[in-house]
Amino acid sequence: MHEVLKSYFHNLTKIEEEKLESLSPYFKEKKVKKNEFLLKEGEVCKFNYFVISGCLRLFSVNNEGFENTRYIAFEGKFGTSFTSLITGQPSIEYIQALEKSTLLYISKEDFYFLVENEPSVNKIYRNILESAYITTQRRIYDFQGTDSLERLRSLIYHQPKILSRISHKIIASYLGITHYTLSRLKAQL
Amino acid sequence: MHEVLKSYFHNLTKIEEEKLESLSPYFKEKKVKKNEFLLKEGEVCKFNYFVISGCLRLFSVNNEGFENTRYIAFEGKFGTSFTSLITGQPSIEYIQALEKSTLLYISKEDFYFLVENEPSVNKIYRNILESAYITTQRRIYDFQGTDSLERLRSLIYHQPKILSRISHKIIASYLGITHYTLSRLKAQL
DNA sequence: AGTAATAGTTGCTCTATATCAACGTTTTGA
DNA sequence: TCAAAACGTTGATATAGAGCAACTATTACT
Repeated sequence: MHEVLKSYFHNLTKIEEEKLESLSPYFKEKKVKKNEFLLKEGEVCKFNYFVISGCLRLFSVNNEGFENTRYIAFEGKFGTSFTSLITGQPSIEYIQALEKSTLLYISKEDFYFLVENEPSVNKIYRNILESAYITTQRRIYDFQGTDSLERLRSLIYHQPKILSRISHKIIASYLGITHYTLSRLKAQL
Repeated sequence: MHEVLKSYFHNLTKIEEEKLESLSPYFKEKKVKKNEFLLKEGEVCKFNYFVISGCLRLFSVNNEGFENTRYIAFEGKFGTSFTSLITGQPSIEYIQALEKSTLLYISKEDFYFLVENEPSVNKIYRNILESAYITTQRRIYDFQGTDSLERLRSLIYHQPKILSRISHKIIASYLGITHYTLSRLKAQL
């Protein structure tokens, strides 16, 4: 099993090397180019991706053709459209590599089979969902209660990596503001 | 076991009556008055609540003293500050009954013991987290990409109950707008 | 390496929503 | 049951951020 995924497991659950190796065949490797899409709006999501290197972005396009970024998965994180994966409905969001990336992917069927039958994977899925819960709770309060400058500060505090790696256009779409406004806010930091 | 909780289990997982009855002692009943608090900011959350009748609201107060409502749990739903429950950190949010309510509550320790050791409770927790994921994904896209009127329409579409039961002040705090604006938007519906 | 495309900046103007004030309506609790 | 408090409405005004245009800087493609 790939080292990055191995240490992900070890950080979250007690698991023996043998067991880990038995899970390995479920994950296949895929290399993608910068800007390549892994899922488009309207398609049903069939895979869960784990980022070995590079990063994935989850975003949707609203009625006015405006992109909204919901989540960015850096190396060592799972990233997929869980809403489509869980419900089996067509996705309202896109998955796109923002950099040349190396990924592992596991099919939806295999993943949920392991969630049901492998305590370690159950634990990991639980952790993914719990982490998402905590992050999005803060994100909702940020949208409700604070202005753009505070949201930008909060982003820099919680994910310092984002600003240096991701284009301002995409950061703006994550914060829910235009890139014009982001450009002006940076001057006030 | 209380009928409302029983049917909650039956809807989400296969479970025998005997097993259900063995889980029953973990849940205790509590009656609360309208506006009563079950958790305040700064306290560590120690219980998971299930609403038999009435409803609970989860909200926080920002720097300017403004209330922001994140979630409202009606009858037949679990509601608690999972962020505090999971992390063990003091809560940034309050839990308050919006109506005279009857609740079941289970301690954090018992709940996570059952999550680990009772497949049916594991399944239920997974469903709670997955549902929260799906709801908050939509909520984030709503905040990023759509104006207040559309957010109000989206709320009415997805939770028609809310408008008739909950004060406009609180609905405004859920939508991230002032009650003045909500009052004006209603005229445009 | 050189040119086209994309990303970022900044001034000007516009708009949605906040804020404040004043007032009518409903709810609540002694 | 009735007064006080909380809730809801509406006009006038203020403001954060959007939208547009024109420009510069950076990136990427053959």
